[in-house]
Order: sequence, then structure tokens, then C-alpha cells
Amino acid sequence: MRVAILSTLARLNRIARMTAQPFTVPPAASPAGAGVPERPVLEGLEAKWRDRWQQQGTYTFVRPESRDQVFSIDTPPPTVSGSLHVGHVFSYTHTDLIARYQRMQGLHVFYPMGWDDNGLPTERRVQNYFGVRCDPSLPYDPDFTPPENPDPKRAVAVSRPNFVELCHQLTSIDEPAFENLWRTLGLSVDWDQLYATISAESQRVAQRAFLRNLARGEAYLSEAPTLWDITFQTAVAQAELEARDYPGHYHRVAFHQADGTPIYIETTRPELIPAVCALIAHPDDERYQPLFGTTVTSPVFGVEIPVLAHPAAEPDKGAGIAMCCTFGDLTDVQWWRELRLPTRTVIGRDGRLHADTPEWLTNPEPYAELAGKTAFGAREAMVALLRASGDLDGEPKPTQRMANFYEKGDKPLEIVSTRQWYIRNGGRDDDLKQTLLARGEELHWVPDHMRHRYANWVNGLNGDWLISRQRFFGVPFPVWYPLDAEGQPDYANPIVAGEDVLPVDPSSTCPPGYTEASRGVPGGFAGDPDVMDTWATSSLTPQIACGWERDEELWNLTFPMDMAPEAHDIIRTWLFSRVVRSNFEHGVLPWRVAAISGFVVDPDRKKMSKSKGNVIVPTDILERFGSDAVRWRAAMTRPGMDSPFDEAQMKVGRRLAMKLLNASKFILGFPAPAAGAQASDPVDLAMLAGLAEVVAQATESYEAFDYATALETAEKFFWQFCDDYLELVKERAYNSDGTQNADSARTALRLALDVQLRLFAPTMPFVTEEVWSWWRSGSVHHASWPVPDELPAGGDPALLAVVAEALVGVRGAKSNAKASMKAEVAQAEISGPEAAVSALRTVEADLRAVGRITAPVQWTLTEAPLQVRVELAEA
RNA sequence: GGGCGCAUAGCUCAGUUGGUCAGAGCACCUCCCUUACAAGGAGGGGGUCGGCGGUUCGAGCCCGUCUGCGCCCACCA
Repeated sequence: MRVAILSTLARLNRIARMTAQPFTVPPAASPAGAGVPERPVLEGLEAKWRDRWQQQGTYTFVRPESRDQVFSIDTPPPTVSGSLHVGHVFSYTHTDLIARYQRMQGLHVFYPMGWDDNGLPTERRVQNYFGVRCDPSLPYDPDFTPPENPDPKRAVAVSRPNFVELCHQLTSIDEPAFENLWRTLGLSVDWDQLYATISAESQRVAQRAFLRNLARGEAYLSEAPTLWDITFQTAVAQAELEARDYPGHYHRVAFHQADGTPIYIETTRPELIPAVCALIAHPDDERYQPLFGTTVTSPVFGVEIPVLAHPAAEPDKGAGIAMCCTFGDLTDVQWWRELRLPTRTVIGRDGRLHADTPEWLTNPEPYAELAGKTAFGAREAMVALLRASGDLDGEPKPTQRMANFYEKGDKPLEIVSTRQWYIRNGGRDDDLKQTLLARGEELHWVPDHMRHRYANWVNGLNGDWLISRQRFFGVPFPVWYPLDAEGQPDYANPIVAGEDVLPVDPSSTCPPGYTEASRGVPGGFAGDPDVMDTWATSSLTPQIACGWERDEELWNLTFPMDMAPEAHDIIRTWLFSRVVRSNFEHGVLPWRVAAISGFVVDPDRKKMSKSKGNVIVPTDILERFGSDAVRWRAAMTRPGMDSPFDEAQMKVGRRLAMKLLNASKFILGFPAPAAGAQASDPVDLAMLAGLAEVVAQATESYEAFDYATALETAEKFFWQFCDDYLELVKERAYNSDGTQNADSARTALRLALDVQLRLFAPTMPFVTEEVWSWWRSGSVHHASWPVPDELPAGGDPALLAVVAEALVGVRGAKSNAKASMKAEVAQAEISGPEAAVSALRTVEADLRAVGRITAPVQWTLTEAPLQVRVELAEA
């Protein structure tokens, strides 16, 4: 597709020899200037066209015959309980650019939108918005009304069904606001395909996929130490962790050998001393080698514990010997597992120390000081106990360390042993890990280097994917447990729902063969109380959107999908989890291409976040600059690149939109060319040939998902087209004597406008549609993407380049003389190489018209570069 | 500590396989109230392409190395 590059002189020689080649342009669909307004404006275009597109179903997915006529997109479902910021606007625009391009290429674009309304963000918003909290032990209150003046600090307890009702109520308020923003932005989404992750259909898909994972052994239930958020009182997954700086103190604490000799350890969590089950040092550490195999007693509580060796202990960290508790951190878990240590849990799910005194304590009395306290309170109490017993050596030393937080939480995570559902993801199984890494290799990444983030993440997984959450607004697990004679659940033999009854809520539906009467009674059953994490549902967006097991025809037309757009922060979550699910269920990648967007960062290159107060509200900039301008700015950001927010740049986009409007009006204001008229003038053909190159380049760029280069190419041409070509030929096009040359210009102008509107249509859908409606029929968004063959061959863009150079000479002279561009030139002399001079002589009339040169140009041949000398007429 | 990316004009960024590659826009300066466009137009100034080595006839471009910045992961004794 690359156009051969000839040397400038060779090209100019070709122009000089060139004879005009007639070319016919099809007549315009409607009469000239039929709908051109007097003063076109950008204001109101969004409202006008978004409604018209909606009414006319412009973006409705029409099912074609075969898969290869479809381009399907796995749109990221935004969290409707969050707020959209300008980064979302940019990255959703990036998707839309590709969608619009593919649609103009004639593909049937399957472009659904989804709302992620399921999960904790909605729960949190409901709690704050209505001033309630969920207490699953309460019965449903059909007459419940939320408090008049919600106060989250004095939240009203409501039953789970009431709470879920409020969640639905709030998302039904939030979702239309999101839709409104997307439609104003001009996303060419097919709103008929809208889905929500909490909908019955999504729940059905999530439960069906889970049951199949379970049947194949890809999902399993396990009791194990779990990362636990004490605020939300739920387990969280590795992918939801965030390491943050966390201040603390090193406490130097004495343990005692049998003869009373102290062994010092350092800990930032003295409140875990009742949970200690071993002291551990590195096997090669000579300081502690004599102690391995012996026991020591813990301070205050006097528990006898072993001193053990393990290679994960780091001799240069703290005292070099660590106190292993169940559980202070993930290393503790490793030691506990590998050294088969006893489980001595003291911290409960609420983050407080157990009220009951642990039975393993040799001296139980002091525990009363700790019982029921938060970790923080217990720490203070424990320090006091250590001081009193003389086992605290020196004062606690302040330290800064990293601690794991739930990304949405503000207290460090605890590790609590709980029973949870997992889906295998390669974290414990190297074969699966290799399979999933290979899927990442197979995927086409835009930009390519983003594949490393995927590989990095998969390689670093250290456990399976924990999908159960001890929350309320989510997809329930479609399982029940038989209760034994004591009323204890038999977790090893869950009763699973049949696929034909999905979606099912085990808290209100009986398992097959039981009645409600046996719920919760010995010998009866209990429903699984948990819900799936949001990601467990959104990992199935291809299945939800494409009609898996619901609409076979749609499924066959759209899956595997073509493109998965997302920002780089969710490669480890959403992108990876969809690969896992699709790999298990279908044995394929869910899409061919992952298109990764960057972030919009603040002008100091800091990530925008609500807490920093540097978030830009998208509705504000859309209103001030217009959607096309904002989209233009988004399109200028290359795939994967972070970009600082800069208002000044929005103005540039707005100016382009305005220029499109004005230039179009100008062009359509010339009389329409006669039927069958042709572009034949060398300069007209030169311009069109340049445009053909632009079309080729823009197409190549879009094919590589490089919307930015496509736009840049079209835009550069357009400004030159306006500044030079349009200026050059306007006098000729004005000419009303109906000569051949006027019609050549008029034909070329309309052809160029038609093609350029289509080139800009993906980026600026509103202004291009507006102009298109002035003189063409149908929507520009269903017009075919331009191809170079639409444009007459034989012209050479180099002619326009030399013309531009001559124009700079004339304009520069006027500018230097501080004269108006309208000033008349009495005498002009153009000198330069023969090729340039002969080329310019072919367009002398146009040149004289635009330069207001009253006398014929004097031409001189020289070896020197092109030079233009002009003498202005006296004012 | 591991991975990835970035470093080109005051700012934001292009520079495809090394050879008109020193570029664009914004900002700045000067001029023009021109019959498409003043949220406009014309003209202009401005960079030893992060440093140091190397390959080459020739290096923003390739190789090595150093420095600085950003992001992701690891890091709770």
C-alpha cells in the first residue's frame, strides 16, 4: 500500500510533461447547497444527532449471514456506582473510533454496552445514599422506606432482600445518567444490546459457567487462610490487593529459653503474641543454629513454642529470627503450611481479638486485657503487658513498611482462615499457568508491549482465584449443603442446582428433593450464603453479550469476539479473568485483539483520583468544547499512552470541527459542477492524488488500530487543503462563465470534501454527519470508507507542494511589508529549476488570482532553489 | 529487588526498515478587521534529539553503558 517515493525533481518533471486526464465524478445526491445554513455552528449538534441516530437505529446491529461480516467488541462495563472521569471518556472514544471505522468498512459492528452494577461499589453507594446497612439475619420488610435524612454513621439495619431492592433502585437512577453521557459523547453503541451484570440473564450465565467449572473440577471449595478485609468483612482476591505504605513500630520482645536466657525477636504486631506458634530463623544462620529443635516460652502467656529453621527467614531482617503467628502475613502462611504448625487464630472476621480466651495459653489471665479489642487497641494493651513483664527491650522504634490493602479499603488486610470458593487460574498449577501464558502470547496486543503486563501477572500468581464474597448484592452460588444430624453442613457434598432452573437463589429456593421446612434443620439443608465477586460475573462478558446458550445464531456470529478494549490497569483483573473463563469453557481466546488505552493524568502526570481532588468532570468539558473536540483530543492519544490533561488542546479540536463546518459551507457554496464534469486541471488532479495517498495511509493506520496516525494524516492534509488548495482555486471556482476549468475545480472540491468527511467521520461523528446531511443522503456513518481508487489517477501531489512554496513567497513578502493579503502585486518574478518553474507555469492563472498579481509573472530558470520576488503596488 | 515504558523546541507529541529528519500543534513575536472561517488568517523566532562510549562513509533512529522520570509486581519479622 506504500506509495513509491520519487525525488521531487523527477516528480516535477512528470508534472511538466503531464497532459490533463479527464475524470468524471458522479453527481451529488442532492442539489448544490440545498441544506447549507447561513452560519453553521457546533452548538446543538450533539443533541440533534444523538437523537436522530437513536430514532433511525443507525448503530443497530443487523445480523448478517456469516461471522466474517461481523466486528464484535467486548465493551468494558463501567461501574455505575462510580463516577466517570475524563480518562473513561478518552478510552471509550478509542473504542468507538475503531467501531466506526469497521462499520464504514462494511462490517456489521456488534458493539454492546454493559453496566457493572453488581457488587461492593453499589453496596457502598447504597449504604451512603440511603443510610442503611445490611443485616442478613433480619426478615424482609415489604413496607420498608429509607430514612428521610440518611446518616451513614447511624445506618438503619435492613434485611438482605430489602438491601438488594435498594441496590436495584439506585442503579436504575445511575444507569440513565451514564447512558446519557455516552450518547452525548457519540459512542456508536447499539443500545438494544445493553446488559447489566446483576440482571437475571447475567446471573444465569455466571451460575451456569460456575456449575460447569465445578463439574470439571475447575472450581472448588476450600478452607484456608484468606486475605480478609475487616471493614467490609469479606475475603478478597489477590488481584484486588494494593500495597501501600503503612507506618508502624518495631518492638523488640524477649522470648525465653528454658534457663531463662532471652531470645529477642522484632515485631510490628505484638498483639499477635498470643497467636505465636514458632520462632523461625534461616537454616544457615549461625546465631540461631544452636537453638533449632529446642523450645522457648512466649512472653506474658508462657506458651512453649519450637524454634525452627526455614529458608524463607531472612537473617538481615529485624532480629534475624521471626515470630510466626497464624496469621500475620503471607510468609506466616507459608511457614504454617510447610512446617505444619498449629493454627492459633486470635483475630476474628471483625478485626478484633477473640473475646474467648484461647485454650493454648499457659498463663491465660493477661489475655483479658486484649479480648475484644481491635488490633490497634490490643497492640497498646500488649505493649503495656510486655513492659510490666520486663519483656519489652527498649522503646518501640518507628518504621515505614508496605502492607496489603484491599484496593477499596482503608484498613490493612488480615489473614483469616475461612471456607471459600476458588477457580483455578494457574496460581497452583504450572500446566495451567503455562496454558494461560500461551493464551497471552496468542493474543494480539495493541500496543504490543502490553503483553508483558499479562505475562508478569500470570507468572506472579501465588494462589487460585478466590471468587466468593461474604456480601449481599451479587450473584449467589447455586449450591446447597446437606445438614448432618448435628445441623452441620456437609461441605464435601454440595447439592448443585440444575442448569434449567437458573438463575437460582439458594436462600429462597429449595434444592431438589427438599422442602422449605427442612431449611436449616438437622438432616435438612442450608443454602450457600455467599455471593460471587463482581469479577466472577464480568469475566463472562463475552458470554453474556454474545448470547451464550441463549441465542445460538448470535453466538455463532459474534464469538470469539474481535476486540477487547480496556485500560492497562485491568489487564490483571478483567482481561485475565476472561481468558481464564473462555479457556475453560470454550478452549479459545475470547477475542483476537486486546486494545489497551492509557490514562489521562493530571498536568503534573499524577494519576487522577477523587482523593487528590484532581478529577476532571467529563460533562463539563463536553459542554464547553463539544463532543467532537473532546473526541479529537482523545484520538490524538496513541494506544496505551498516558496523557496529561490539557484544556488548551481541546480548543484545537474545536477549531478543527469549526473549520470543517466553514470549509464545507464554502465548498458547497460554489455552483454545482455540470453533470458529467471532470477534474482535469493539473492542480486539481494533484490535490486529489495527494488525497489518495492520505486515504491509503489512514486506512493502513486504522487497520493497525492506530487511530491517532490516521487522524493526524487526514488532519494535516485538510489544513493544507484549506490554506493552499482552497485559496488557490477559489477564484477559478467562483468564475461563473461555466468554463471547463471552473468545473474541474468544483468537481475536485466536492470530491475532496466527500472523501475527507468520511476520513473524519470516526473522530468527529457530529460535525461530519451535519455536513453530510447538507448535501448527501443517508448517514456518513454508513457511507463506505474511502479507497484511493475513488480518486482520479494521474495527478502528482508534488505540484501542490511547489505551489505552496510559491504561495509562501508571495504571502511572506506581503507580511514583511506589513501589507494585507489582499494587497495587489504589481510585479512578480519566480526563478528556480526548470521542473519547478514549468510546474508553476501550468497554474499561473490560479497563482495570480490568489496572489492578486496584476501583471503576468516573469519566469527565470536558475540552478538555485525556487525563489519568489514580488513588488507590491502602491497603496 | 524484578518487569515494562519514556527521555526530541517553554508545553504536548510525530519522526515507519540509519541517508532533505531537525518536524507538527500549542505557547511566543510581527502583521492582516480578506466577501468560508476573529474560538480566524498570513509570516516569523526557537532544539548540539538526556550523558558517555561503540558500529557505520553516514546515527533521534542500531549496540553497550550511565542518569532521570513514570507505571506494574514483590517487599508487613
